[in-house]
Amino acid sequence: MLDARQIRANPDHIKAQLAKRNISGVLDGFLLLDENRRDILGRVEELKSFRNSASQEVGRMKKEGQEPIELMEKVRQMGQEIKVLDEQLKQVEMQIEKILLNIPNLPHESVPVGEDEASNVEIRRWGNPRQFAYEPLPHWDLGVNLDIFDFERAAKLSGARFTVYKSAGALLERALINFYLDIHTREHGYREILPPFMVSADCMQGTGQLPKFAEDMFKIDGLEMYLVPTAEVPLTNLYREEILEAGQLPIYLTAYTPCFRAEAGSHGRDTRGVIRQHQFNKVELVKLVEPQNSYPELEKLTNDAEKVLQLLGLPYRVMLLSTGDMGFSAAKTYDLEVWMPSYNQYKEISSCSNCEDFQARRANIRYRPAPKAKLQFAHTLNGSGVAVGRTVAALLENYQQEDGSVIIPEVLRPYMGGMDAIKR
RNA sequence: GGAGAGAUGGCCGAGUCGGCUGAAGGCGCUCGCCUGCUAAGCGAGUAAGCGGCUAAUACCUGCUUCGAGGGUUCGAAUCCCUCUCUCUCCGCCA
Repeated sequence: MLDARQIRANPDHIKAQLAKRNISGVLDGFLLLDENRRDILGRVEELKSFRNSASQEVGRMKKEGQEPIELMEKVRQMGQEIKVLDEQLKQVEMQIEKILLNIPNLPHESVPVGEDEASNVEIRRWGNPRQFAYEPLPHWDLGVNLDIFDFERAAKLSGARFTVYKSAGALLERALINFYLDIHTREHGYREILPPFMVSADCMQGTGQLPKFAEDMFKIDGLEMYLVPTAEVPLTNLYREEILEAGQLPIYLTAYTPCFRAEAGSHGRDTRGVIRQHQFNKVELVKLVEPQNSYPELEKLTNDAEKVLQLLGLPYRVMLLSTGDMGFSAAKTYDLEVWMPSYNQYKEISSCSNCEDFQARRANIRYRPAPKAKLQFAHTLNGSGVAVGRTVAALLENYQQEDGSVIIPEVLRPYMGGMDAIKR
C-alpha cells in the first residue's frame, strides 16, 4: 500500500511512477475522496470536541445537584448528527482503502521501464549450457521413462496440473528441500520456520495477494482461509501488527512449504511437465530489514538464491525485471532463470524482490529505529531459494545421459543415500 | 464438539457504585546526577493512529483507540448484545 500522505503531498510524482507500470487514473478518485474525508473529519471532530466538554459540564453540574436538561438535550441531538457524519466518514474511508489496496508498489528508479518481459535486462550469467551430442529430451519424457513422474495417475487423483512423484523422483524432491534449507540456515544465516500452509485473508492482504488476486488462489470452502501460494505469505506475516526494536533487525527467515496456485490466467502455457502446477514445493527466503539497508539486502538475498544453483551446477542467468513484468508488491525484482535444454532457453526458477515498505504498511510491521525515535515501517524482501519442482525438471534435463539415465550432482548424493544416478 | 476463565500501553499488571483514567504501579528504555569501571541508588521523561497549524516525521492543538463490531447514556475500559481469539478441564483424534 502506498502512503496516503505522500500521494496527497506529491500526486504528480506518484502518477508518473504509476504510469511506468501502465497504471493511470486511479489517483484522481483518491484525491477527491481524500479531500472529502478531511472535510467530514473536520466537521465531526468539531462536534465531538463540543460534546466532550459539554458532557464534562453536565457531570459537574449534576454533582452540584443541578439537572441541565437543555444542555443534555442539545448534546443528545448532536449525537445524532455525529452518528450520521461518522457513517459518512466510514463509507468514504472504505472507498479510499479499496483504491489504495488495489494500487501496486512504485518501481525503484533502477528498474527499466517497459511493457512486458521483453524489456527485462540481463544482469549476469553463470555456467555454460551443455552441448548435447543428441537431441536432449524434455523432463516429462525423462521422468516418465524413468518411472519417477506419473502424470496420468495424478490426473486421476486431482486433475490437470498435478504430478505424482515416485521412488527416486520423490526422493529427489525431498533431497532438494533438505539441501536448500541446510544451505540457507547453515551458510546464509536464515532461521528455519515451518509455518501453517493455510492462512487468513488478513495475511493475504498483508502481502498483497488480496484483494486483487483472489482468483489466483485456492480458498478453503466456508472459511476466510487460503492455501498458501508461497511461504512469503506466512513468513512476512509472522510479524504482522508488531513493533520491532531496531536491534532485532535484520530478520532472515526461510521455510519450506508446498505452494498452491489456481493460476487462472495461464491456461495453455507449459501444459506439459512439472513447470506449471497447482501444487509445487518451494523453499522461500524472507527478510525484514531497516529501510536504508534494503537494496544491499536484495543483492545478498539474490546471491543466496544463486548459490544453490551454483552448487547444483545448473547454468542460469539473472534478469532485472522491467516495470511491466514486476509483481504487484515489488519495487524491484530479480528473476533467476535456469537453463532448460529441451526448451533451449532459460526458465524462471526464482524471483527475488524488495517490497520496500509496501507490505509492511499493509501488514503494519513497524520498528523503532532508535530508542525514543518515531516508529517506521520495516522493509520486506522475499525470494525463492529456490522452486523445487522446477529444479527437478532442470536437473533431469541438464544431467540427462544418452541412455536415458540422469546423473545426480555430487552435493545431493548425501541426501539421496549415496545415489549417483537415476536409472531405469 | 461440551463446560468455565480471560483479552488494558514495548512488556507485566491495577482499574472501586459509568464522569476528574490515555489509563495507577512495576519492568524495559532515554536523559541527568552519583560513580575508578560495572552493578546498585537518586531525579526527570517515555503509547499509537488520524486531522489542524507548519518548511518540518519540531512545537502547539483537536479527535480516536483499553480484542472486534453494535447498543444504552449528556458521558462507557467500566453496563447490555454479537463475534473473534487465548487459556483450563472433558470428549474425540494423528
